[in-house]
Amino acid sequence: MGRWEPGARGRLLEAALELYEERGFEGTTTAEIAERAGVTERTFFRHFADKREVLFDGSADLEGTLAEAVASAPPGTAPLDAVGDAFAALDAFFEERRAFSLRRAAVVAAAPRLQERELLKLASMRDSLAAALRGRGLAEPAASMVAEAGIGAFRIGFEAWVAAAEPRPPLADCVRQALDALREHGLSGRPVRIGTGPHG
Amino acid sequence: MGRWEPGARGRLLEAALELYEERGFEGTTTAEIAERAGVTERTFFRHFADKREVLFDGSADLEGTLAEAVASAPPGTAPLDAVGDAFAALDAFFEERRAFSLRRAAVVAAAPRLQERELLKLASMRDSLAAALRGRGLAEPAASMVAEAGIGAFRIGFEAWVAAAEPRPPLADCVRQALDALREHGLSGRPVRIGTGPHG
DNA sequence: ACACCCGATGTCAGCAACTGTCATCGCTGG
DNA sequence: CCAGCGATGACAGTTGCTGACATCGGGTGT
Repeated sequence: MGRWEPGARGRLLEAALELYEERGFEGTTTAEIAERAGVTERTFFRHFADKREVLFDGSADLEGTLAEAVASAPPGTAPLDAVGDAFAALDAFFEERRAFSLRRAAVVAAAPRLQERELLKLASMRDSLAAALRGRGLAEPAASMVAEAGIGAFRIGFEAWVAAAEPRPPLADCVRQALDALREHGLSGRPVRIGTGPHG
Repeated sequence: MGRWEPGARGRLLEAALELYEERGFEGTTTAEIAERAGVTERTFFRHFADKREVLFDGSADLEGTLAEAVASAPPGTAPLDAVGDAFAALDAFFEERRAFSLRRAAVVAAAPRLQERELLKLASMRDSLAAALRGRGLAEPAASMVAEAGIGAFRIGFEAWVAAAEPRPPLADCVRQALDALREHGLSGRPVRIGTGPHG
């Protein structure tokens, strides 16, 4: 690839983000993105599966990092604690891309179709989180259920992080606050039933 | 509207469901759906916002029913219990549409784009559930967090319900099993911290 | 130096999901 | 009988996205 001109992929990403900010996601066409990046529309689709995918590049990394962090928690750690601690491992991820993450969050918040794609990303994270928990010996449906709660806390915590004024607290703290809220308010009430119990 | 011929909307819905079953969601075009229903493609889009929306007709009802059930729980009920009990109110909903619900679930399970739309429906239910919990006096982020857990349990429970052999247990039982799993496995570990606590 | 290969890109044709616009049809109330 | 109105038909146009094939430029082996 010769000398280092930014590379089509990077230029496409920056062009798309700028245009989504300027005209909104629905207001920009893939042709415009390609033009600003100095390539053809066809090349856009060679690098990104669709118009939304531009903003979901690092999500596989994010997912992998989370799963590894859960898998490597000290044995014996309670599931929800393992999940809560794992989010500390994601601080670095968002700290490195702080500026991008915030621009991206604003664009996604303004476009329903991007929010929908974000839900898919969260569902994917939830699935690999559940798999990591099963790897720790947690059975179903507990693994899936703890994963749901964990990803839910991540979503709520991330929103709080984005909305927070500078200096922003660590993302992991925002997430932990959501998890603590569940512990404080969610669980009181009826005693836990062991086993399935009779239905009807 | 004259005498009772099934009505374009109903014919479109049945035509779409049949075709999605026969050829898969991606394998059928809106033109084919319209043709089978005996109307033009344009009419399809007058009744449904897009190709996926056909299968998400009753979701507003579902959401409303859930929110009402939570709102009308006896005062003093623990949040997660109020949510668990509310799902009993949805039994009637799925019992009335049992056949449709199962056909629909199979089609959705086979089509990624429909699963994505399903996530949007769940997110919408989650938001109105959180609103109902705030209406009961629960503060943020607890309301959102309990709503996440509740909808997560609904998703897991619904999948179990669909996968179950006849005679199917009540849906509410499947959901409750997921909630109980969270209570049993999720919460042990560190004591609950009150307030944000120091970070670092 | 030369032929070769290969990955990235350009070019072009085409399908399918939608959308805007206007004409039409059938019923319903006055 | 007509005026109005809601539902539909007809049709053209935009946009996202795909397949197929040509091209280009740089690195490789001989």
